[in-house]
Amino acid sequence: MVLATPAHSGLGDSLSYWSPELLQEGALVRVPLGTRELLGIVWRVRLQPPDGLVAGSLRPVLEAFAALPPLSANWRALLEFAARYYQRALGEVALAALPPQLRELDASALQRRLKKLEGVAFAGAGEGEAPSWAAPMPDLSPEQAAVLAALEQGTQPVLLFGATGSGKTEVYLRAAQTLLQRDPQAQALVLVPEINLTPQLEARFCERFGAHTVASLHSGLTPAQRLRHWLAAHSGQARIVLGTRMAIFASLPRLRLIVVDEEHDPSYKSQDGARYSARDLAVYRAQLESRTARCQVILGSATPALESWHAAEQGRYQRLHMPGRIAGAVLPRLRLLDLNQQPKQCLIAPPLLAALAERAARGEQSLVLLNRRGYAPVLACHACGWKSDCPHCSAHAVFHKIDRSLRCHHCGHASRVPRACPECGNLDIAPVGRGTEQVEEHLGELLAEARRPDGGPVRVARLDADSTRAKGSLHQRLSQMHEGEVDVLVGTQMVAKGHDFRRITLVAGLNVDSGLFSSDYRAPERLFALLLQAAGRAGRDAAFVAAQQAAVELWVQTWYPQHPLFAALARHDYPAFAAQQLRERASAQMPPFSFQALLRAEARSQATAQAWLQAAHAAAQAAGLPGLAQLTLYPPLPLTVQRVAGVERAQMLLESPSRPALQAFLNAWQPLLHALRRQPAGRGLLRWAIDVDPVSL
DNA sequence: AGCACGCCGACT
DNA sequence: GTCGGCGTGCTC
Repeated sequence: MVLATPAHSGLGDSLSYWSPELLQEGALVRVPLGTRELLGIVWRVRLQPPDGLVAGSLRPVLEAFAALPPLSANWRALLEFAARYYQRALGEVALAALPPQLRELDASALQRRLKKLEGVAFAGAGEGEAPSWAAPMPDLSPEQAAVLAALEQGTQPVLLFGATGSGKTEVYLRAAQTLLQRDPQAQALVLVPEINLTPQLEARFCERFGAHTVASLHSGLTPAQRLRHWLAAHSGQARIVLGTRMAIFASLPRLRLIVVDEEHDPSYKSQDGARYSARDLAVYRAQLESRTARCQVILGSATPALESWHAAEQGRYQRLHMPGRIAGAVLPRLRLLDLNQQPKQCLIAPPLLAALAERAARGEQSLVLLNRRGYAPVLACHACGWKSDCPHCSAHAVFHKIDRSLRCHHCGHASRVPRACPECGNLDIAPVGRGTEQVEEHLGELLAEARRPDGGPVRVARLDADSTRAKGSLHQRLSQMHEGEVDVLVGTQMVAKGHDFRRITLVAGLNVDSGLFSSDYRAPERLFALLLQAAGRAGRDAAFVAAQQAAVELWVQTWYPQHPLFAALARHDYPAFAAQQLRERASAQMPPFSFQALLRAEARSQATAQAWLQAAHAAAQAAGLPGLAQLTLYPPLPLTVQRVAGVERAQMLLESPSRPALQAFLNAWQPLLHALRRQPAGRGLLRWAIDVDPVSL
């Protein structure tokens, strides 16, 4: 029996119970544990109690959820793999994969839910209309048709390398459609990186397949919805399941297709609890399912993760290419703005400003990208050097002018902006640096003289986590954009993702240089992906562009216009960029040419955290753990933001050219780490965790 | 992790 | 005399 017992509880991965009747493996049950009653999953049925336990001493299973079909062997194998690979307790991972409400219901309450569910549509506000295979479908481009034909043949994971606007979504829809028509019970799973992207995808799938066929799984659902959609997937009623990374663990008894859209997106890597990669698990899951029946996995991106690209180069993935945008839509031309040639301290260089005004005057829209929320990243006193630091974190509190607050983006701590410098009383405290609020404000002022075609003033709006906090406000912003009520949209990377604007002809990236020289070796990859994805928002409507005779452009402000990243970006040449990055990674023996894991520690003091990591290292060496010979353990280091909410954080990087060696080592290390916590070295340690295949160091 | 038991300080 | 602080220990 597998229960939600944390690894450090001193209990093994599974506990044994006694049942008078024969249970099915994968069945859900309620069992006693101590004084509590917990939801459990029957993992193995035995006729004899395991070693060390006596039949008479076992506590009984309280009840079985007989109305629910058991979780499949493939599902259980997936969770076993995920728990082992990401170094977490099986019970924790498996139970976290179930809808939380299931834990609160008893068998009869669940049965009532199941009754209610029959014949109900789950996605959106669908009417439960008949399957609409006959719904009008767009014609396929030759590229799309070729990809779909290739998909029929392949047995490997497919990397669908398609330019933004090349019509990848239509490929997913057709692939799902072919599958669903051929096999009346088959199910497809479609993953998207962000919850914001689910509604529009859901709309497209519902339109094609009918709402009663489509279920979604993400953290934005209410507990009741989440249970309903999960049950729909588990029972096979839902043929298509859409969701964020958590949906990779959905129970899908007839899973035959998995799509991971924007597969390069770091959101697929979980950053809390079990730090799994939904993309990597998708590949594993498809392989697992294929043991019983063909299950295809498609990873789609215009800028694949270097790991995926490398796998395709090696022939482990089949690469399918869709280079062209559909219906003649054009790719934007790169315009580099050399900040060395521009007035000092300018937020938006004059030529860019002029270009924005020009577009607005012609009734075209622009997108301005700046990856910093708030008005300014920090307030500073010019007299004494005081800075608006967060009292609980080793980070600046960000100045938000709208409500005159200082807010820490790490711990959420907020305070009023002081009237004068708290250190020296000087009244001259000023914002340093710039955020989206400031860009929005300045653009409003700078474009005050500019006019739209109807003679009205140019309208600037902002789209970031702050402006979309209220429910429905994101949707509102997006529809304002669609209606043409906004001429210039300023925002964080949120604006770059997926939204299908029709009238954008200019995209500008303001503050991109940090991505060129970051200590994080993945920064260039992320920057390239972000800029290309943002550029993809422009020129999507060929007819509009032609009618306007518009020049579709991506402007980038930089101090380093000679940087090779821009040369590849100018040609929209991801393969060249990837090749160059992979050469660097290979020569430095970095992923994907090596495999990494992090041991993270949190404590009240940095010294305690680091001492524990050091002790963990020493314990591994003393025990002579397997794989150690093929491993490099780097010295403990504080995290970039070393203190968050009063907690000091440190980490130790592990690297190996061999994934099996790294895995063998981690598996042997984990019990040592649990034990170490009880010892003097573990005193004062708040938490620790292993992050396998970390995406940010 | 929960949730008990358990043994010492300020309240009715 | 009780309520409740969180230290230690157990859960098939």
